[in-house]
Amino acid sequence: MPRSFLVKKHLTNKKPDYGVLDSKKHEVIHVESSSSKLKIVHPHETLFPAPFLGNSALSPTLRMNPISSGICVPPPKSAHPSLPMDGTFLGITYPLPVTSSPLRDMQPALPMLECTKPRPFQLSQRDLQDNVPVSPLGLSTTGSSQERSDECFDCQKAFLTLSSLANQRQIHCQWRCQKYFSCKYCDKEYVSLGALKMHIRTHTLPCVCKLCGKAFSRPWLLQGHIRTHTGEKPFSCPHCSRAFADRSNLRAHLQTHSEIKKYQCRSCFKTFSRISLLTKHEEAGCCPMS
DNA sequence: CTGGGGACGGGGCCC
DNA sequence: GGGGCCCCGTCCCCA
Repeated sequence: MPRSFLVKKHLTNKKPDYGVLDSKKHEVIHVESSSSKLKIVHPHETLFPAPFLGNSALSPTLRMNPISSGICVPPPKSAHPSLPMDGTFLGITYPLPVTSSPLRDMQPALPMLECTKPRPFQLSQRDLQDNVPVSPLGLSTTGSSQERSDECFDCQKAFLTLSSLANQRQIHCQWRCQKYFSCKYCDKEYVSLGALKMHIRTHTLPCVCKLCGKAFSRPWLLQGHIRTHTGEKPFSCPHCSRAFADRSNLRAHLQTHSEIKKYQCRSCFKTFSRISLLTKHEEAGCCPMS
């Protein structure tokens, strides 16, 4: 029975019950589906979408308004590339397959959800090749009967005219991308001052361990570090006698009690508790990429 | 080489 | 707005 420990609780008790772990599969789908609404965009990958009906079809205000631009989210430092949002991650088989959603399917035409930096207008390769008209505000004007041409991607509200739809999109853009805050220590930018302040702490490291002098960005990180000095291990495994100082480590340990691990090889179906183990397994040649 | 533990980082959410 | 907490993840080390 697959167990899902990496489940985000929604409006429930904040203290996870690690003893009740067998009925969470549906929540995994929920998390991944939810996360699919956000996409990390590498600055070099972003192209301001081609204006629909040609650039001249837009008002100068609409074309030049910096509000129509967004926030640049730098790529993660992870050694692993960012996970694709369709739930497929190379050879990984998730506990339950993630089905596509209309929102996810629309992502290629959701430039404003991706919140990119301001860029001059230019036609994307896709536009040039396929002649797919896409507005700078995320309006798809494709004429397929299956694809709505008058629906706002954000609120799914239908509009009779493209101009009214453009206005609606701009409202979302103003709300979402009105301003952003840049880190003075690096090139990261954030949509809120609070997020920026939180990030700056990773540079200033204001929490210093009195025992060894090691500095941390947040108090609870320091608390966790202090446990390495005191030996305190408040997170106990309900299945064995082991205890851990770090909740994440307990979570990883709980995987060892599961017969079916979180990550599965799509070739031999062997499961692994960690993605790194699956990666090593694949690199060893079990699942040659074809 | 594999599997697991220890330590830690960072973004997001909630109070 | 700030702090605490959660989730997710990485890196390193060791048996």
